[in-house]
Amino acid sequence: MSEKSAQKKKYIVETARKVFREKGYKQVTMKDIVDACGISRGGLYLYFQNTGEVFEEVLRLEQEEADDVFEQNIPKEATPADILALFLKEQKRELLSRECSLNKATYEYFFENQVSSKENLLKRQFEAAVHVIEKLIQEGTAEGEFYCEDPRGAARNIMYVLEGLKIASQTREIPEAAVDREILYVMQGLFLEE
Amino acid sequence: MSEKSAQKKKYIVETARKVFREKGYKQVTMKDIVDACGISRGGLYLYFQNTGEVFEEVLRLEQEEADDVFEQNIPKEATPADILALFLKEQKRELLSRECSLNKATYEYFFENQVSSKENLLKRQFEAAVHVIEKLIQEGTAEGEFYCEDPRGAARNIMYVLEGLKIASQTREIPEAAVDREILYVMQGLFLEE
Amino acid sequence: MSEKSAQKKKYIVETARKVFREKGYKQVTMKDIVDACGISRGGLYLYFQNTGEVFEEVLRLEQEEADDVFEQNIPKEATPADILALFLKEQKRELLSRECSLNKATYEYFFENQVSSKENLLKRQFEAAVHVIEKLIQEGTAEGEFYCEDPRGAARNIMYVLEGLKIASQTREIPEAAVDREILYVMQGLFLEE
Amino acid sequence: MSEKSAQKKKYIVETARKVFREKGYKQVTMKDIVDACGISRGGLYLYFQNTGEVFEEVLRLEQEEADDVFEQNIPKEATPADILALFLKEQKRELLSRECSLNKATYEYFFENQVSSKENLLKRQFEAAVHVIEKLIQEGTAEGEFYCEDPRGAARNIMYVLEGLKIASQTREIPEAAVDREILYVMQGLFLEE
DNA sequence: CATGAATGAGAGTTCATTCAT
DNA sequence: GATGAATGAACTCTCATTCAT
Repeated sequence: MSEKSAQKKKYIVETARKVFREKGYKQVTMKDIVDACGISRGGLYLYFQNTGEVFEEVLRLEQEEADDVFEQNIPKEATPADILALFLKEQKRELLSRECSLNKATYEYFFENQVSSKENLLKRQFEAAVHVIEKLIQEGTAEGEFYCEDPRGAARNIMYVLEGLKIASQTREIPEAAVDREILYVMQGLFLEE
Repeated sequence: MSEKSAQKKKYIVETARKVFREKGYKQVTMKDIVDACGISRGGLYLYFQNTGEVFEEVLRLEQEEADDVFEQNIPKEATPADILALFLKEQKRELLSRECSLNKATYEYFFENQVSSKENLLKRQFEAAVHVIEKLIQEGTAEGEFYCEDPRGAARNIMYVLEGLKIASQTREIPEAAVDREILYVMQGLFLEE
Repeated sequence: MSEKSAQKKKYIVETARKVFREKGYKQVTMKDIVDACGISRGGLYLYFQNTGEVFEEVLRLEQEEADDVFEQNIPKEATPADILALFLKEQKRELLSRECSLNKATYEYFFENQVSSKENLLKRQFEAAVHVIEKLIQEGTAEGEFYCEDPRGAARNIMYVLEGLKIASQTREIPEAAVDREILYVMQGLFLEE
Repeated sequence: MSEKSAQKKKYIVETARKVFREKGYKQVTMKDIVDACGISRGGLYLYFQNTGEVFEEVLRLEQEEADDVFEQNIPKEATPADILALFLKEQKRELLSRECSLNKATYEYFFENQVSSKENLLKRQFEAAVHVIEKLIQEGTAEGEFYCEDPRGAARNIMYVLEGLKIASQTREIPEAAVDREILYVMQGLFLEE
């Protein structure tokens, strides 16, 4: 029953996601997942050999959903600056939602699993985001909304700042104002740079 | 003999440091430290109750040494830009030395130990660094070496980029060139801003 | 399979009982029970979290059996004096069987676990016995077999003497004759009191 | 320095006594005693090889003091009944002072150390007390204060009741009134028995 | 005599993983 | 497929006991 199997697998992944959000990655045991899912120990092993495999699936799911959500929220008449602002706002929301984001778990997972360059999800996501932002800056510059001589450099700078904010928010208390300040700073760099 | 005790404690901390560098924080057990030190199980418990206590001591040691090293390396006739470059170079070295830096262990430790704002070492270090960089930028601007309208904002931006680079280098392979590129980007922002 | 589980739990309890009889309560470790049962360390923890939980179950089992045994042994045509004598004889047997009674373990358990008044098994057992003896004395007095002005006081006196004998037999060698003598003494108090 | 040695030994015993009162016997470790005494680990081992040896000394000390105290408190003109009442009152005080009596520790000690009949302190104390009470009852009977046909039996009965009360008070909550009731009951047996 | 650092055996506990049903 | 009892390795932590100083 491949159909039923796939559904059960999906159910496990979705349930496990909640667990990873709450407890991070390393902390989570097979038992935690089993308990959360209300299935049998052996049942879980039928689909996944260890927490790592579960988490990889969670990551995949997470990414799919994230892509969907972002694209749906872009208004049609949005300018590049609007879209960038929207993106940064979304990132801010995400990085401040400490307890219910997968950030910590994700970092923990990649600490332990030094995934080789090509397949590294984190890297791919980062580069995809850089690419999108670069395009936005280019468009914005073309339209006169932004001024920027090195769109790629600026895009990368923005992404590293976001990454810095993300890890900061996971390892120490960081006020919302601090995040706003940093976002404002990088956005201003795109306007003022007169 | 408090003298001998202190020496042994220091020996444990220094040996444990190597272990934490290699394996991170969560991975390390009391047994790992015991084995690395070549002492008895009970012997370790004489000095530390758990890996957390050992690691806190390691962090303290690390910080002391870091402060010493940096200050010693500043040439007398260095300009603010020289010093900032030196600082960034040191940071680059540190963040690229994956296997033998404490970064991963430190992040793992603070994932688990949500230290309250005031005493959070990471936060204190971050803010201290921001302060130093801000001063350098102010001096550099006064001396005409830099041009910067928001020294504090620039300093923070630099530090968040560094933090982003740090976590990036721990969770995915990051080429030296990428680090250089980011450092160059932020430095240029201080010069060109014409 | 809850059926199988229940059987295994019972097996553990019955095996552990022997261990507690031999070694008392505090002395017994989880490993002792594991070894005696021939099961795995983890296997025991599946059913009980600590020796205390095992012992509580042992006590429960013990009590059930004790109740059964006593009731079955009362002949139909027995007079109150007969029944009381039977009860005392049973108590005597119990308190003299040092090595194979749970007395020591029970005392040790209640030394450590100051169970609140209401749920205290020892107290409940004591009071139940007092009640039974009181009834017997009342019946015996009504039938002219005994003479007693304070049946409840006499019942309590008997039970405290038994308790004293019990602890005495556990902490020092006590000859059978001494027990007989005490039992005789309290029985005579019920007859002679002319 | 035999003089100094003896003093230190005594100091240890007196300090350890407090520890045993609080924690019982089995619970107490050499470390507990060392800490309470403020001496070195090795220092304790110079005088005692294990907690058992310390406790034996504590018992000896306890007994000496008990004898002294009791004899000093007997008024000159006291009748046998007065003295017996005094003795029972003292026993009552002792057995109700749960937390600060050595009873629990003593029972625990004799659970573990099955001392052979002759040297068993508990037995000797019990028999000494029986003897004293017997004498009192005899005197009291001779003087017409008591009526008792079997002074030895009565004395033993009293002592076993006391023993029963003692263990009861250690293993379950026992109200003062219950003790009074039992004491009254045995005393009345000596008077009324008309 | 006295100290207290050091040892190592052993108790408690958890968890990934297997396997008969 | 699915179950969950069972296993045993591994980890944490404590304590009696020793021994160099």
